[in-house]
Amino acid sequence: MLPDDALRALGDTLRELAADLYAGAEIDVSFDEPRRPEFGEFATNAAFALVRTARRAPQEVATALVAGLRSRTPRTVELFSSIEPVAGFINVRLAPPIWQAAVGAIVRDGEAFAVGSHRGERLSLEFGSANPTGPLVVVQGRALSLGDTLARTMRLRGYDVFVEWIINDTGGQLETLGRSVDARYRQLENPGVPFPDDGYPGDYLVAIARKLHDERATQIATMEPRERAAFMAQFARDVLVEQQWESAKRFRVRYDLWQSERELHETGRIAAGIERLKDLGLTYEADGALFFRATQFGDDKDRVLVRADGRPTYFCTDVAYHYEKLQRSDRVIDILGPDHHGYIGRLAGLAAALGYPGRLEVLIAQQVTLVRGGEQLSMSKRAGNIVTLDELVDEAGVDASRFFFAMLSTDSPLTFDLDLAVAQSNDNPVYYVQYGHARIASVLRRAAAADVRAAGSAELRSLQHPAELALARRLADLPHVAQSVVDQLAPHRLARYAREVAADFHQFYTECRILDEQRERRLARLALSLAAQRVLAIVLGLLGVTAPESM
RNA sequence: GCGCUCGUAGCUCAGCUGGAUAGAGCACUGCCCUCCGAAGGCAGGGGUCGGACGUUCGAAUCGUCUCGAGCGCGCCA
Repeated sequence: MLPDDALRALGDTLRELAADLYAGAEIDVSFDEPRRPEFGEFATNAAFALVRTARRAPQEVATALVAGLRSRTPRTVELFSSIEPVAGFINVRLAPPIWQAAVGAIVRDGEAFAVGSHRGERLSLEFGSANPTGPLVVVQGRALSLGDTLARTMRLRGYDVFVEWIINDTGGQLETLGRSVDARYRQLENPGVPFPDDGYPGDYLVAIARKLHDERATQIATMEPRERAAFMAQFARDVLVEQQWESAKRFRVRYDLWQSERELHETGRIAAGIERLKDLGLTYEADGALFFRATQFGDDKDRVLVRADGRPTYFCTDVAYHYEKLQRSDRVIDILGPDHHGYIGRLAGLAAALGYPGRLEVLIAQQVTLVRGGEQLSMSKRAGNIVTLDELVDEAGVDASRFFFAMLSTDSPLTFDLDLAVAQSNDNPVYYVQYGHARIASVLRRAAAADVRAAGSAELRSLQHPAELALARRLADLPHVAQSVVDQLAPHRLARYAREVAADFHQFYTECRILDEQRERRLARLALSLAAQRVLAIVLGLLGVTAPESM
């Protein structure tokens, strides 16, 4: 019997009791972890929900419920080492065999212990999407880290996840890109050629110009100016998208689809989205342009879909692409950059307009500030001194970068301390967790191979020490933590949980000997250590961080 | 002016969709290796949860107002 089963049994009985004692009262019984350990491992506030129908004080109700439990289902009560009514709450503690069974299950099932049943729910996740006009920058790294961790956790919990990236390869920015590259190209021969004021200033375009010169010079020489800029834009777009793709891959992020926006136009899918809004009567024409009645859905003004000159707006692409995603998903999630706050309401309104209210959620990956030597690094796209994701990874590594990005709630602006990220000290949370994993690996290496997975339920019975049970409780929590990450779109909980698992292991390790205990206890503690290692490996895996055997 | 996100310990932040005396890390102080990895553990001080009203048996959490911070408000993308 596992912890969840025991709690479910107790909850069911409490629900029945409530109905019997208080004339058909219907309540939801749920257990959560009290803040203070002396209030038990779990507590339910079920009695509070009954005070009105019962016309009794909460504590009186709680006492009656507990008394009822003892007489009605003594077998269920035996699964608990204590069930106490305190100040209206019912505080419970599971009997050690339940926790011991959880340890056994983790050792036996490994990752399957944390896996959720396949539920056929389709989730669409979009993050990182960038203009193909330059390399990925640090804030996109944060979106990649959060998004990929969410995707991995969702897959673990049994959802059908589709991860997509949209390449904004239409519109004025491509034209600007073309002029920028063209200027760099000309500058190769004549450094005096002026660079456009609105051009993309980074050095990376110089490299692309040089590549063009090496590979396509004769072809370019024959081109008309307009054709030439378009050609260069396309060439640069392809190179930059390829680079972005490589950066994401290096960052251990996996996508199912890189969707070209231009392709959406060319295959008529943008038009389909507009037709949908027209059919719904949510558009009108004014000043030669086609408007969407956004104000009907909470926006402060109606939005243009198609300009007077016939060109669709960026918002128009949003309409069409989200319409497509909404049709094929039960839940659509966008992770956007910090300059997209205004989109939360607009996209929610869009989803409602299209007939899918509440199905589209927007997460904002807040700003990232880099700090080195206590000094803030200035980053400005205009000045061209951006820090790219690749540069960050060069310096801090993928592990530290991904962990740091995932550490805080998406809502929270993040200060990334480069010195801390590379520090091999206990200040560094990544190393703290990885050290836990490596430390366990070291113990397991020293143990006799035959002992490592030898513990059965007989041996596991010796797990009684408070530090052992505390660790077991923490490990058993993994499925709930993973599920809450999905439900609340809160990947940072995994980083937090990883620290807690490591901390509980370190404490157990300090207080309990393992290898030089007699057989039964040795096997049990090895099993507990192995379970902790498995859980750490799973969580680090979800975070995209390696779990080293030694360090 | 409008909108979004936030305001919790000296610093950086959690607080699981209202619950019991508000937590963690860092920093600071003091302890713990004849012993499986001290990159570790233990103990201590430190907070009117920005402020005010309201809803509730019960509010850091919900609502209104207010102060403060960041970001956004193009027929740009």
